[in-house]
Amino acid sequence: MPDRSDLQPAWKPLQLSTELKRRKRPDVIADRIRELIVAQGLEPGDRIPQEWLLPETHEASRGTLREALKILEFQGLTLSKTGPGGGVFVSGVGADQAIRLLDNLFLFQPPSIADIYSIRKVLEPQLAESLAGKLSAEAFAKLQDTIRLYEEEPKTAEEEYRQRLAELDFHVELARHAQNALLGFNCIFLISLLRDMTVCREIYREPNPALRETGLHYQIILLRAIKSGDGKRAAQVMREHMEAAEIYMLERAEIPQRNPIKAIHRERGK
Amino acid sequence: MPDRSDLQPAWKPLQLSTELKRRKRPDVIADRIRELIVAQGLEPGDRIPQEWLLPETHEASRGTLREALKILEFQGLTLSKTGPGGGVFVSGVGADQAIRLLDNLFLFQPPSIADIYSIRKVLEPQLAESLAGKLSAEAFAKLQDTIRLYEEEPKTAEEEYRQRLAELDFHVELARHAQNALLGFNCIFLISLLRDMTVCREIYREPNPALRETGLHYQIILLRAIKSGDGKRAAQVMREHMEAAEIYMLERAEIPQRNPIKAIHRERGK
DNA sequence: AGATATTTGTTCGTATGTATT
DNA sequence: TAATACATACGAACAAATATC
Repeated sequence: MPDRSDLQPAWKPLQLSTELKRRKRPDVIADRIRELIVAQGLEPGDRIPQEWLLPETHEASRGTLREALKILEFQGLTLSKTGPGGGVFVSGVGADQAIRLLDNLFLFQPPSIADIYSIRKVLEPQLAESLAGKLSAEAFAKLQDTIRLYEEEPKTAEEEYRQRLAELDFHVELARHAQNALLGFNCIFLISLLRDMTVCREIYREPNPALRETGLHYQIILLRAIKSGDGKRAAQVMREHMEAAEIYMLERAEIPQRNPIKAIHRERGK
Repeated sequence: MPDRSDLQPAWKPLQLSTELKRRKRPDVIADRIRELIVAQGLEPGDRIPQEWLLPETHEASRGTLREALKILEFQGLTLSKTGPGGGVFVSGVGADQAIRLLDNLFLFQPPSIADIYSIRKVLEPQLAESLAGKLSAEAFAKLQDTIRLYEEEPKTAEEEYRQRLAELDFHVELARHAQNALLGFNCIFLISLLRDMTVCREIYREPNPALRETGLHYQIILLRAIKSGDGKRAAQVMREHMEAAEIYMLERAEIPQRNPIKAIHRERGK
């Protein structure tokens, strides 16, 4: 063991304003850096100046500073790149990333299917309406591709399940193109809740050709309405689609429901 | 139909996720512990068995284990108490806490006032309707108390501002009592966005006796409708309230808007 | 009331790993 | 391959909180 008797006192408790005295140092540093980012108008992709990240700037050790950076990265505000020319960069926060932060929110008091659909019923039509006449050709192509995944009758329960997920993906894809990012985020969040509920997982495994058929039907005329720029009609179609889906889900959910959310081991990397 | 193919993606679909193949040890440990919590059916308030938290259980050092715990705590899933009989406890995640996790989401592409109100206009009435006849006496008392904060005409700009915040608190208080926790969360989230937008902060500072008056008016008849159990009327009143507020905010927001979100230095502690 | 034991929290320095140029 | 710059993990020491005697 090295002799540490000549070492200076581990860290001098630097003066913090009384109000902030109780706050942990990494948190304080993280906030300082975030403040700098906003104040200096840095935007996603910009590199954070090294001076801001120097240990001596904050009178803390490398480890403590690293903690601070970890907080920012966890919040999705920064990302670090290694190697020469690397460093810490400001990063936009993706919807998917943000939703993962909410994984635990409803872990112990999960919303019911009715809860989710009561909101979807009003938001999805609004989304559809707002998209009318605004989708690019590429967006349409992507949506068509998604639909194609469940055009054919499923053979196995697994396939049934995958098709249902693809149906949800259709709605996610729509939401991605929302001008109103807040609306898009909300829709995606609701869908991700549905996806993770085991009740739904079970329901999705059951075959139901009729629903698939009508779902497909709705989505095709929905796309047509959006393409033609008929917002009111798009909203109406989506509303009917949601109502039909809700009725179906509620009927099936009569089956006993167990521990409802499985947001646990979602794959982190790509 | 205009060609919108060059339209900016409303937000980054998923910003170049740097492929994190190798999962970090604290993350792995955090996931293991979370899995244990769910698998063993632990609920908020339960203490996490020490064995799960021992360094040797996970073959890691104390520091690494601490990192794992920090992740869980940051996500709001656990909280720790020091001292004998202390330890790490499972904790429910509060709405406020969850919203803080989303602080950075719209930092660089903030939603507009119109974006927020287009959603509030449909969700708040639904909330009001769902509360009809369901509020306890205590809840009413608390709401009345909040209203009292802006009954009197404000004298200064500061007071004006505080009153506006209290008006928002009124809606938060309503949302807190939602049966549909998801709906409540959504409403609170929207309000917190409003609260943090500097555009709004500026607008809120401007005196507007007429709006205050009508807002007060709406909220009083809203409470009456809720108390009497008249859901339809409550929804209608809320809808009108939202529409009036939106018109006012949009008018005022014509003023140039700058760096819009100030979610930076929010107080962390109680 | 006060000392003590228990349990978690904070920070440090260092050694080693990993990705990029 | 070498150099660069960040990442990960460890172990040690000390601080803070709190129940119990």
